Amino acid sequence: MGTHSLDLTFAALADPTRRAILSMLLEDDMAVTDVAEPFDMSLAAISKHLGILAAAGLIAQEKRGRVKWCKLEPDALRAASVWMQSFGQFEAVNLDAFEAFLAHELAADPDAD
Amino acid sequence: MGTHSLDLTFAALADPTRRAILSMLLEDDMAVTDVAEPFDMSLAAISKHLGILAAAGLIAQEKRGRVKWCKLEPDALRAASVWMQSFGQFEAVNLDAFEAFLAHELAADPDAD
DNA sequence: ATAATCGTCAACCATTTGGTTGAATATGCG
DNA sequence: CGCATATTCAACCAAATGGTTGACGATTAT
Repeated sequence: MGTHSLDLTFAALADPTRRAILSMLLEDDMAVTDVAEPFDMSLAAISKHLGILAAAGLIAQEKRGRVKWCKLEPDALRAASVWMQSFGQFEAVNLDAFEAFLAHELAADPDAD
Repeated sequence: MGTHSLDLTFAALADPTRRAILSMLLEDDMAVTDVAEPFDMSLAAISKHLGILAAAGLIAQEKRGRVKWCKLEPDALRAASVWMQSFGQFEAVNLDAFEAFLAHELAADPDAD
């Protein structure tokens, strides 16, 4: 998982409008115009935000007819999540061992934290 | 856990220099000058990066004598992780437990990486 | 006391970011 | 065809970002 894609992912997540868009897309796939509707902002601005989310791999966009549908694409979020879990030391650790450790932790004390 | 602090957290994480600093601090607390040493960048620039990390709550800085020590402060990362969990697709992670695990990994296999 | 070290501050610069507007490009509808 | 709808493009703008350098205050060492 490259440094560059983490740059894009975190930068994309740093904007509240974009996080709100992701939350909206969690409920359903949406057309660009419908994504833009609740925001006090031009359609072009929302289109740019969607482009940034797509470039980061956080959403996918598919054009059907004249409508461009936007859907959540969780892989990039997952990658960022993994980085946060490992603090960038991901390559230094044995992931299988970590997953086993994590499973054990959660099973042993699911209410921890 | 407001929107503003998530802005700061993700924006801070979006820079590879700052993520590298966090990784360094995972191993040990460090003085500002020592944080700066491996980077091809002025001390002032690193000082700014550390200020951004501190403003985001990702690190804490404590001045002892003329040396300012930097230590990891995992709460903000935890908040960002919680936000990601709101997407429902990410396992909850006990960060403290992970740090213990990682310390053990590094102690057992210091040449990894 | 003088000098070296630690770190920040202030001013500056180039680039990026987040927004605007108006024109342009598809696509669908009557 | 002719018009409305969906979306992007291009040019522009203000503000933020990431870096530099040199001066500075505070602390420690000789």
